[in-house]
Amino acid sequence: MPRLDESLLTGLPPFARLGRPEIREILDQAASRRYDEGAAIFREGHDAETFFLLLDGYVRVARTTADGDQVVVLHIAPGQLFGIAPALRRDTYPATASAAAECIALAWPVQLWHDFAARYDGFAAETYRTVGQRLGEIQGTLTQLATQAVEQRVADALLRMANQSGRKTDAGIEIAFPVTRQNISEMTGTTLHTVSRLLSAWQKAGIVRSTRKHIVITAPHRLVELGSAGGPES
DNA sequence: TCATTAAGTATGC
DNA sequence: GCATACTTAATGA
Repeated sequence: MPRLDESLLTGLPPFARLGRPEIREILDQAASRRYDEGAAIFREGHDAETFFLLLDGYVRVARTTADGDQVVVLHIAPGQLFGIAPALRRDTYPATASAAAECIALAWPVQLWHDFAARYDGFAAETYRTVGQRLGEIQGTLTQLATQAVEQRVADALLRMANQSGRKTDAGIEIAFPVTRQNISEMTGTTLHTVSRLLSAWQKAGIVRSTRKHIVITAPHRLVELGSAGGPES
């Protein structure tokens, strides 16, 4: 296996305050792993043996409800840590992670997390910060689920994905990983049929353009109007 | 307003 | 050509 380059980590928040030799130490303890689209990375409830840094691709994090429904909690973009159960003081994973697109990730044994937190300046603080941000995001979508109409929730879900993974093209902002209508329904607590109808309507209205597993938002401002910012209510 | 049922078309390995 | 993704209409809570 080729030696990993320090440039992989420089500039990323958890490692921002570290010098080259420290980053070298961290990299030398990492294993790089590849996952095909759809592959499971870890499962809810299993022993958290490893934490990860996503180098390339997108990870979908989901929880399973009592009656077996999947709920997509969030997506992880390149450069982010995930599977950081130790930061939550847990020894099992709180959710299931799978590759939304083909992924490359660095993996470390959990025991090293405490080691890193103790030895490297800013590592713990930065990871707690991202955990806090994610909790805030999850809380936001939860209250949305309870208070907002389906159309607003789907509009916001598209905007969230575009914000995190959006890559600008001439046609508009494209969501950079494959998404099915089923996936979107799992993020918004609705059915794939409703999502399909909404996307069809929005396509006719010129707001989005979608083909299978692929969505481009051609008029983001109009989606914002449909979302929590300015929906039909109030 | 939205889920469900059901029955269809399109797409890609 | 089969499984998967997606569309659409009808019905009813």
